[in-house]
Amino acid sequence: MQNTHEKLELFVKKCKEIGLKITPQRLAVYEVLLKSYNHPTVEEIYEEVKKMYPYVSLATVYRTLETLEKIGLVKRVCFWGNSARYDANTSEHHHLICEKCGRIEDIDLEQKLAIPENLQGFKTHSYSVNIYGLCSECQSNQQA
Amino acid sequence: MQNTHEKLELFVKKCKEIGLKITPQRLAVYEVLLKSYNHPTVEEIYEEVKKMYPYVSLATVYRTLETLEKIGLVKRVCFWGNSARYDANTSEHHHLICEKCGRIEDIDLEQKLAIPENLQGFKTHSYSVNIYGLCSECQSNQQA
DNA sequence: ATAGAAATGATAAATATTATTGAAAAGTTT
DNA sequence: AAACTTTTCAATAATATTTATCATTTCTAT
Repeated sequence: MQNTHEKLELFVKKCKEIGLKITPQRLAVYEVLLKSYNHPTVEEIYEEVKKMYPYVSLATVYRTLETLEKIGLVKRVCFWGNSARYDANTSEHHHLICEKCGRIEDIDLEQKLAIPENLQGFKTHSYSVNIYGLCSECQSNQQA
Repeated sequence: MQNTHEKLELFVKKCKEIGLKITPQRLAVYEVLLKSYNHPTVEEIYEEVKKMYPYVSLATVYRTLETLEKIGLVKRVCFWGNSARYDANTSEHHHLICEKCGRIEDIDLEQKLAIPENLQGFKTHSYSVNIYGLCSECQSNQQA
């Protein structure tokens, strides 16, 4: 697992390779995502970025996230609710989802699935596991 | 695997149990979903229902799907794009997703994951696997 | 058949996302 | 450093998706 600093360097490197400019807004969006471990929505990322750049536009956040996804630095995830969420953890990992409150946590699974290269005509190349359940907070609330 | 008729009977039974009215619209929405194997969006379901009930309202379709999900007859799935999709297959199964065109197919996996009852404080109770790849059509198109 | 509860349809409102456009910033060449 | 080109930005408008409201209709149990 790389630290934030290394990830930011990788970001700079990738941008230069592809010919994208390294703007403060792009850095800010990526940094917010690196520091968050709860798969924020675009709106949440926007609110966070605004603390540093009050004049940033929501549309810029959308565009930046799209760009970051295109160059493979973030992933768009979509589990429930009506808004897209983003994740800066692009390494192989899975998700733990609370069915009550929607909290999403990353999880590493020891077990691996052996997925055939071909399935129903599909050429496969990756998989992800979503585990559903109740987070500790929601468990306590339910008892009350 | 139950057939459509059995599933509809189950629907009627469940509604009566819970005290939900069995309206033609509800039956139609559920039937459309039972007959479709492509995880349609709300809009697509709406268009299909309209063929039988031209005056049905989109809001009714939304509401009905919410109700059907609440009583456990359909599942809302969300993989890509900005709109929710629904699935009437509530038995344990997984999904095969084409990263190019977005096609989603159900798949049964022989392999099972042994998910611990407790993970990072979560009380787990189910999981689903998404396998990403390229469907046969998109493979052919790519070669051309 | 009727009363009461619940569901529907039409529409408005809210939320989420994308496209457009002109201006500003950064990069290049000289 | 100035002129020119290219890229990005913010603001707005436009579109798409979902939910709420409310008068009217339909369903169900009696």
